[in-house]
Parts: sequence; C-alpha cells; structure tokens
Amino acid sequence: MVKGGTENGAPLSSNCEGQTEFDLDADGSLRFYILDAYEEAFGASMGTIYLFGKVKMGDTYKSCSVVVKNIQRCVYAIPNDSVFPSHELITLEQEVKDSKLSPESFRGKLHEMASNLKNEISQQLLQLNVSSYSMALVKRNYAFERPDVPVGEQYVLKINYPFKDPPLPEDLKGESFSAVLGSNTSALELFILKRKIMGPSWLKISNFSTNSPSQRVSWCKFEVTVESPKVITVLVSEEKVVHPPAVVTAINLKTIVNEKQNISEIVSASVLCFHNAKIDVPMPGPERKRSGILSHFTVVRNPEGTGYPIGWKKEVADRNSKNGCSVLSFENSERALLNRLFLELNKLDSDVLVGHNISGFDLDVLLQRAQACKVLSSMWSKIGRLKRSSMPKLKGNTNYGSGATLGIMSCIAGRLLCDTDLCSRDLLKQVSYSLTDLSKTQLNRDRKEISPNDIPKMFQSSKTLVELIECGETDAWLSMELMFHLSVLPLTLQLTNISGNLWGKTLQGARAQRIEYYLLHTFHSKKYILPDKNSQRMKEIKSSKRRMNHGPEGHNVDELDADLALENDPSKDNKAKKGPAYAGGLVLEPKKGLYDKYVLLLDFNSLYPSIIQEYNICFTTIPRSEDGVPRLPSSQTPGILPKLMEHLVSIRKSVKLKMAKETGLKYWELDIRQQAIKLTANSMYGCLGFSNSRFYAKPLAELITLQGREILQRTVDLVQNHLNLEVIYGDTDSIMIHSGLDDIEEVKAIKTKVIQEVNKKYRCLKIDCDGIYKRMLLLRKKKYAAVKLQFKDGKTCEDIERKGVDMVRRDWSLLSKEIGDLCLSKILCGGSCEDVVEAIHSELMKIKEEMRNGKVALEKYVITKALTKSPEAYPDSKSQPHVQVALRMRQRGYKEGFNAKDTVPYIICYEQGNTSSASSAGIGERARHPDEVKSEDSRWLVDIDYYLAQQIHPVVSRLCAEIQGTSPERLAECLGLDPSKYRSRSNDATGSDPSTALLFATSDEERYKSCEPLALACPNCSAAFNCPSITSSVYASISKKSETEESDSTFWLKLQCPKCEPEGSTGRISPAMISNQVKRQIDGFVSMYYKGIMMCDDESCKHTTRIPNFRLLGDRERGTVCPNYPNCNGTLLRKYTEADLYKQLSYFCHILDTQCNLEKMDVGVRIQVEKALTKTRPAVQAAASMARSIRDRCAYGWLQLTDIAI
DNA sequence: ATGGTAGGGAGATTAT
DNA sequence: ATAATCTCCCTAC
Ligand SMILES: [Mg+2]
Ligand SMILES: [Mg+2]
Repeated sequence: MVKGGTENGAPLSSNCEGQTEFDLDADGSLRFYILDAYEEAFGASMGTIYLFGKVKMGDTYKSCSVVVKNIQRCVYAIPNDSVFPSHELITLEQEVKDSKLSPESFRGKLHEMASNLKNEISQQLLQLNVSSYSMALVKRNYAFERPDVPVGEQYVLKINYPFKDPPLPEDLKGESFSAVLGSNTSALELFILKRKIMGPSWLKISNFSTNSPSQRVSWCKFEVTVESPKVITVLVSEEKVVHPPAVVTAINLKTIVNEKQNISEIVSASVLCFHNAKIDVPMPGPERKRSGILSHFTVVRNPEGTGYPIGWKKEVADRNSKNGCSVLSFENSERALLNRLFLELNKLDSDVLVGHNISGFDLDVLLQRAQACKVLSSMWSKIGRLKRSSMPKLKGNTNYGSGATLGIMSCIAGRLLCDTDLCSRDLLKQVSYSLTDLSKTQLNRDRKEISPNDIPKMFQSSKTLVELIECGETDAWLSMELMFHLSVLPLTLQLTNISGNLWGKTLQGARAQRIEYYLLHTFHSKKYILPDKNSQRMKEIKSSKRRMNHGPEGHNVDELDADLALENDPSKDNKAKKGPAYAGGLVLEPKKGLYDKYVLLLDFNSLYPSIIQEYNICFTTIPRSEDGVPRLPSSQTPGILPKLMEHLVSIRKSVKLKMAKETGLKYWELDIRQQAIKLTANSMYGCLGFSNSRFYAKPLAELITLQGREILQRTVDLVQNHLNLEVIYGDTDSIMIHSGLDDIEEVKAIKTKVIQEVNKKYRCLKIDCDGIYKRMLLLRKKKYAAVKLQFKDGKTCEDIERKGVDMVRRDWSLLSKEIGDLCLSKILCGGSCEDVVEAIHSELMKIKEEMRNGKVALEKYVITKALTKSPEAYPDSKSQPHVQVALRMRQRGYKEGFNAKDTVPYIICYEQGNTSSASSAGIGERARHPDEVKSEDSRWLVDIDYYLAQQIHPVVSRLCAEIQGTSPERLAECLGLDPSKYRSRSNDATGSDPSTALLFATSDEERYKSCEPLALACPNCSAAFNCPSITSSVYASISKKSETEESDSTFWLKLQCPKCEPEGSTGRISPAMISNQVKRQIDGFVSMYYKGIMMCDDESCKHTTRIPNFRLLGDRERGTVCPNYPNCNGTLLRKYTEADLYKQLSYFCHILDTQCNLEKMDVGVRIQVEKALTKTRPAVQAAASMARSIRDRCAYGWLQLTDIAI
C-alpha cells in the first residue's frame, strides 16, 4: 500500500503554516467529504475533474480540492442482429450452463463473432487519431427511446478511451453496428455514476499526491491529485455519518446606476460569515445564537465626484476598535473595493455563498465590475475555489433575464450558491418574494428599503453613510436568517443524498436534473445503457428526418405552407411554451351550490407514484410505439421504476416510524428527510412527461394519467351506483361526497365504508379521508370553499378552507380579497339566506362608502402580478399593467425587482383632473407602482370606480352566484354601480335549486339591535307603540296560547291600538294608515341620511363639505373623496351612512315580512302561523311592499328615491 | 436550463 | 355589436 501524499516527494509535514496537515486513516488513505465538483466542458483539461470539499484536521475541517485525472470515455457500440445471431448465442450460453463449454472459450467465441465489429470501431477510432483505447464485450440492458437500439439484454461492445481524444459522432453507424451510445457523456457524470457517489458524503482516497502551493489550481487550503478515478470510493462506515460544518457567507452589494451606460456600479459590499453551520440538521435561532461563530465585514467606496463625509475616517476607526477587528474599510475606487472584497472572501474560505437574488444580481454585478475595473484574475477568481485566468462569457443565454448564467456559475466552482430568492420560491407560497416582504412574513422583521436613486446622497453625511452600510449588513443577515429559517441546507442535502446529483444543482432548484440523476444511478447499477443527453446535433438530425417524412416531392404550394407552419410552430420549442402534449387528470363537473350537510373529502394518497407501482409501469415493462397510449404490462415482475417507488415508500415509512418516537430537533430533522423522499417520489411522474428530460417517456406519462382518470371514474361509479352516495365533485385523485346528513357519527361510518370498499380493489393504491366539511360552497371546477372540521387532541374546531377562489390569488387586491373573505364567512356561517344576503349588501355599501371617503388604506388597493419574462420581452406590453409598471420602474433606475419571475405590485389609478380618461384609457396606462402613487408630487389617484366595478363586484358576485336573494345587479346597486350593466342574459332561468338555499336561523334581534324600532300611532288616542316583527309576535301568541296578554305584541293579530278600547272600531288601524306611517318614518331616516355632513377630520386638510345635490353628482359621488387623498389621511365622515339606512329599512321589511320568515320554521309550526296570519297579511301587504321597494332602491345612490321623497 | 396537465378569468383582438 | 379566440396569469391537482 502506497502511503498517501508521499509520491510527490514532498514530505507531509513540510507545509509552511505550522500545524498544517490533514488527518489520514491508518492505511494512509484520505477521508474527503465531497461538497461540489466541476469540470471544464471543453479544452485541454477534458477528462480532468475537480472535487471540492472538506478534510479533517485535528478538531476542525479544512477545505480541500481533489484533481482527478485520466477519466476515460465510455462508449457502447450496439451490434447489428447479424453479429450475435440470437439462436447461436442461446445455444452457446446453454452449453456454458451445462458445463459443456468453458467460460473462457465462450468469451473467445464471442470475440470471434465480434471481430468485424471491433475492426470497424477501431477504424473509426483511428480516423479520430485515438491512439490508446480498450474494447470489451459486455452484457448490457437497454430500455429507452432510441429506435435503432433493441430493447432488452444483449452483448454490446464497450469502448474506453481518453477524453483528450474527440468523441465518436453520435449518429455513427456501421455495417456491424446500428448505433453508438454514450459518446458525449461527460467525465463528471461518468465519475459520479461509476463511483456511485450519492451527493455530499465521505469518500476514501487511497492513492494521491499532495500539490504544493505553487502547483495548485485551487484556492483551497489543501489540494491533492489522483491519477485514476478508481482510487476514490464511497466510504462506508458503521458509525453514524458526521457531516462537517460549512462556512456560509452572505453577500450583499449596494450599487448606484451609471446613467450613461445604464449599468450598476458597486459602492458598498457587505459580507456576513457563519463559520460553523450545520448542513445536515436544522439549526434553530437559539442554537445559532449560542454556538454560532460569526464575523462580518463591509467595504465602501465613494462615488466619483463625491468625497467622504467629514469625520468619516474617525467614524470608521471607532467602529473597528469597538469591534476589536476590522469590520469596515473604505476605498477610493470601485477597483480597490473589489480587491478588498476578494481578499476578505479568500480569507473566509466559504463553502456556501448566500444572498437574496445573489444569482440574479450580486454575482453578476460583482463579476461584470471586476471585468470592467480590470481586477486581476488572481483576485476575482477568489470568488470561487478554482483559479482562473480568463473571465468566461458572463452574458450567456440572456433569454430569461434572470438567474446566473453558466459563465457566472463556473466562476464560483467549488462553492455552493444559495439564493434565498430562488429557494423561497420553491419552498413557500407568497405574494411577493422580495427580501422586504419575506423578512416580514417569515422573520417578522421590518426591513428598511433604500431606493437606488437615494444611495448617492447617502455619502453626504456620516449618519446616512452608516445607515447605508448597516442596511447592507442587515440585508446580508436577513438573507442568512432566511436560509436557516427555511432549513435550505438540510433539505437540499437530503434531496441530493437521495438522488446523487450535485448539491449545487439542487440548490438551483433543478428538479428534473435531480430525478435524472436518481434514474441514472439506478439504471446504471442495474447494467443499463443510459439515455444520452439530447445534443444540438441530434436534434437537428431528428428534425430533418421528420421533415423528410412529412414533405416528399410533388406537393402543391398550399400544402407545403401548411407543413411548414406545423413544423415551425413546435420548432420554436426551445423558446415558446408548448401546449399540453398529452391528457392529464380528470376533473369532474361540480354540482355547484351551497351544501349545509356534511361533505366528505376522499383522496388517493400519492396517486401517480402509486399507479406506477400498482400497474408496474416502467421503461422496462412497457413496449412503446411511436403513437398512442401503450397498454398496461402483463409482466408481474416489478420493473425498475416500481421497485424504486417501493423503496422510497418503504424508507419513508421507516423514517415516519422513527419520527413517532422523537420530538424536537430530531423530529424536525426526520421530517425534513421524510419530506425530501416524498418530493422525490412525486417529481418522478412530472419528469417522465418533461420533454427535455433524458428520461422523457410521453407514453409512460400518458399511461399514468390515463390510469388516473380511469381510477377516478371507477371510484365515482362505485360510490354513486353501488354505495348510493352523491358525488358532487372530484379532481384528479379526489372525490367529494355529499352525505346529506347532520350526524357526524353517521358520516364517519359512511367514510369508513367507502374507504374500505375502494381500497379493497387495489394492491398499492390507497384512498383516505382528507377532511370533513360541515358546510361547503362549490362554485366551479377548482374553485370552492368550505368549513372544515379539524380534530385536534380530542376537540373539534372549524376552519374555513379556500381553494382556487379569488381570495387565494395574488392577482386580486387585498381589498377585494378581504371583502371576499368577509362575504365567504357570512355565507358559510350558516345564517338564513336573507340574513346573509342582507349582511353582504350592507357590507358592500359600507365599503363603498369607506372607499369614497378615502378611508381605505392605499396598500389594500395593491394588485400583484408576476412577470413571466423580462419586461422588454413582451410583444404587446401596452395592455399589461404589471409590464408597464416594470418598464417604468426599470427606467427609473431600479435594477432589482423587475425582472422575469419578479412580482410587480401596482394600483389602478386615474390622473388628477382628467376624469374623462379614467375609463377610456387602457388599463395598462392607468397602472402605477405604489411608490409612484405615494410620492409627493403624484398626480395619480386611486380609481375607486375601477375597484368597485372590476375588483369587488366580480369577486363578490362569483361568491354569491349560488346564493338566492341576490344577483349581480343587486350587488352592483349596493356598490353604487349601474345595475343594468350587470343584468344576466339568461333570464333567471338558471334553475336555482331551493334545496341548496341557506336554511339556518340566526337571531334577528341581534342583527337589528342598533336600529330604531317601528313606532305606530293610534289615530284615536294618539298613543305610540313599538311594533315587534309580525312573525315573531304571531309565533309567540301560538306558543304561549295565552290570548289574554295585553301588550304590543298582540297588535299585529288584532290590528287595533292596544291602548284603546278592545271593542268597537275606535282603535282600529287601517292598512293605508300603516303604510303611511311606515312611509313617514322611512322618510325621516332618508332625510337624516341627506343632512349628513361630510367633514375631513384632518386638521391640516381643513376640507369640509356638504353634499349639495345628489342628482348633480350622479352615481359616482366623487365629491365625497377628500381631494387630497391619498396624501391626506383625513377622513370624510358621514354621521348616518348609507349602510345604516339600508339596515334600518331592512329592519322595517323584516318587521312587516309575512313570507321569508316563515320559511325558516318547522312545517308544523308554519301551518299554524300561516293560519294566524290570514287576517294580518292583507293588511300589511301595501306597507311591506312599499318598504321593500324603497330599500331596494337604496343602492341606486338615491336618485329615484329623491323623486319619491320630495 | 431548471417536472406535468386542467381550468377559470381578465382583457385585447379578430371573426361574424 | 357580439361572439369567438388568443395571450397572460394563477391556481388545483
Ligand atoms: Mg392525493
Ligand atoms: Mg387530491
């Protein structure tokens, strides 16, 4: 055994830094924890790869790189049928089995048969000037898409030769072979697969030489070279693996805009380093505080033409002495700043660079500026771990306009990049992923935002400059906190250890690549030849072939054109998004409506992964032809994919078992692992259908979804036809069953029964109960909301679940979402139909009033939409608000926040003094960024009309679509909109099912307790008395059976003044009198509303107004908005609001009602009440309908009412 | 360069 | 004018 490190002749201890040698195992081998790897894709160093990671040195770990040389290409030539005639092979193999033929002579015969093949390949290699190569006949499997490679097991010719020699052409064919595979497989991929490296782990390096500092190609503390990849193996240890801690550094740059060139220049760079971050387990805040080793540093430089503020030198000195080390330095040029920064970064020797949008902004700027300032390569390349002499192309594929290019990524080789922007998009669902918003929602921290235009000014005083520096340091800290908060490192490490790809790729969020590596490892270990990466060359060959097939000679011009059009459309496929390639999940037509009996939600667990297992769907089990969905396999022996799924399921199960016994941190750690396993299993299907995947298998994906559709349909049939239950909806893997029951125990019994019946039909598939809804509003496909029962330690609580409805979407304003939620909670609270409708109506009137009065905060008007492309890339940007806003903000110097995938906030406005253009201008022109609206000199005001008509109305209208007693017109009226525009064309014939109406009674007394009572006066004695509601007094008289009681409540039965003589007609009150008196009181409330004085309560505003004439104002009521809004926070208050009036009128309607209130009663009681009402009803009918009609006009803005009232 | 399809809804554009 | 169609965004699964 050769002792490691001595080959070079350099003694181990000769390192200059003192205690500077890494630990070796007893056998002289080196333990190396691999974190990252890199290879040059072109050039002389092909075949050499660089591994980066950690080695142990005493109690600590140090960075180390490993240069792996002499990796060989590995190509397979697929022999033609004639080379190994199958009957001969079978005979020979049988003879070997029967010991009639020795294995040696069998191999001899094989080689004899393959001699032509070998000669042909040799010829090809010689033509490429390949001087040394080896060939071997090996048995390999194939199961993928190349039509020129037979499926199944066969002997193939394996060819190894150095990477320095050129690859064999991918489309190479010969007389004795039909194809070559693997000709462009990269050295790094071969290394990872052959060494079976499953992500970051300890490797054993048994034979290496140590590179002396002068020989080094990396910036690592240590560097070794190995001459063959085979000296590296995965270390298997019995003890629990100890993952070394990582050095994690957060970087944040502050930049100014160079107006001339429209580029960013760096004025400040902050780094925050966490020297001992655990990578395999989450690190909660307290632990980080207790045991974290931190350091930080900022370097600033003054912009050209500005000096430093007076006393700045002293300020810096003070800060440094206070910290006991250099934490702040200042330079006089960007170049000096960069040099300082790169030196600091080199000292830190970071494993991970973290930052918010660091891959889309900071890194790019850093390298662009290093290049522009002519920073030496020996300096800027310290950003990574590999020494470099020339800057790669930084502007790679700018098609997306965001994310790091290949050039940038190659610069940081050896360090991992954790962009908390990208990570949070993957791990969280948020309206916005800006550092400011994430800090608030995730860390509960307020972040100070500095506009890029304000930065130059901040160099004017020490105070503001310190502020700028602290902002940079805080941003670095926030980003680091986010990374820990989201457990980014442990989660991505788990994912990487499952799949065996590079950790850096997982951090970039490349899900397809993760699955690809998992499959590569799996199929490689089972001796399969792997599908090649689709190179540009093969794509061209394929498409030209297709063209040949489609366009033979002799077509007329028209047909050729059509052909080209067809060919052209998908040929954009590398750019334009394609339509769906195959059918997906089945979505059942919902039985819309409001359900007030229990609804069961049943859902198959991991449907697609389970289907793969259940039906044994795999590359290896299913013969696939060009078109059409393949058939299910007959084979019972599980394919590779199903076995892999089974493995994932079983290890997840074991993790979950362990979890049950753990708590706290350990539980958390296991939960992350469990999640990672599930994520991997669930991603598998998506990658089968991903056309750029090496394992793209549309037929398999299609077969899986087809099975899914059939399973769902079968389940529906079973539940409906055999169990006689009502299925009201279902999506892909779920069904919702309307039980029609109020008894939870009965519902649970049904649940158990259904689950049992469904599950006994399948081997792997399992349906389960995902929830029980007490009430449910089913609006459309993928849009519903429900009161879900939650069973928490013995107790049940209720909780509103919303799916797909406008309130869960970021592209509606908070205002409409809040109103939507309010309406939803009213609808789902179980009140009677009219109560709900009335509550909604009055809520709308209230909010309308508040909006008109400027009482609604500006933030509530913000709509957020994401850019799917860089804003310039939109062909028709004019009509799109978010694109317009992004373009304008970019022009104003904002370099971050308005790129592809960023979310853009905007408010729809109108220009002050330009009311006419409010509605005529396109919506794109009227959109403004909140900052634009807020700014002092803004001429833009919130377009209240837009929000009423286009934000609130549609949202509420959709929620109320299934609610009786209201309509889009009514809702429009409440919002002060012209109802005629919202008239439904299908004349109310949309059969509203009465069975789905709200049936619950709530206390009306409670609802109307703030209203004035209805007081009637006796014409005879002039005594006034308050009237209770007709139905309640009738009900009371029936239940008490005490006719003797003399009170106001008997009035409605007798229609006589309770104070006057019971006999005779003196105290009798006629229907006309009732109607008149009610009218008079209504008029009183109306005029009270009219007299309402509008007053702005902000002293500085001094805006007082009396609404002069409603008729002149029309339905807009613009005058009630404080003209200073939104700059004035003053409120225009109305003493008696429209909502108050509405409620009052509704109360009178309620009192006089002899219809709706009855519907809430039990049938038995109702008959009695009906009987008792026979006299009363005709007497109050006129009054009741008058009150109703006035109430209904209430929402018109009182235009018609004024006519009546005057 | 960075899994899938189904589907609702807004708004602009084009066809009838 | 009104309806069909397309593009864009976001969501459910
Ligand atoms: Mg499911
Ligand atoms: Mg589901």
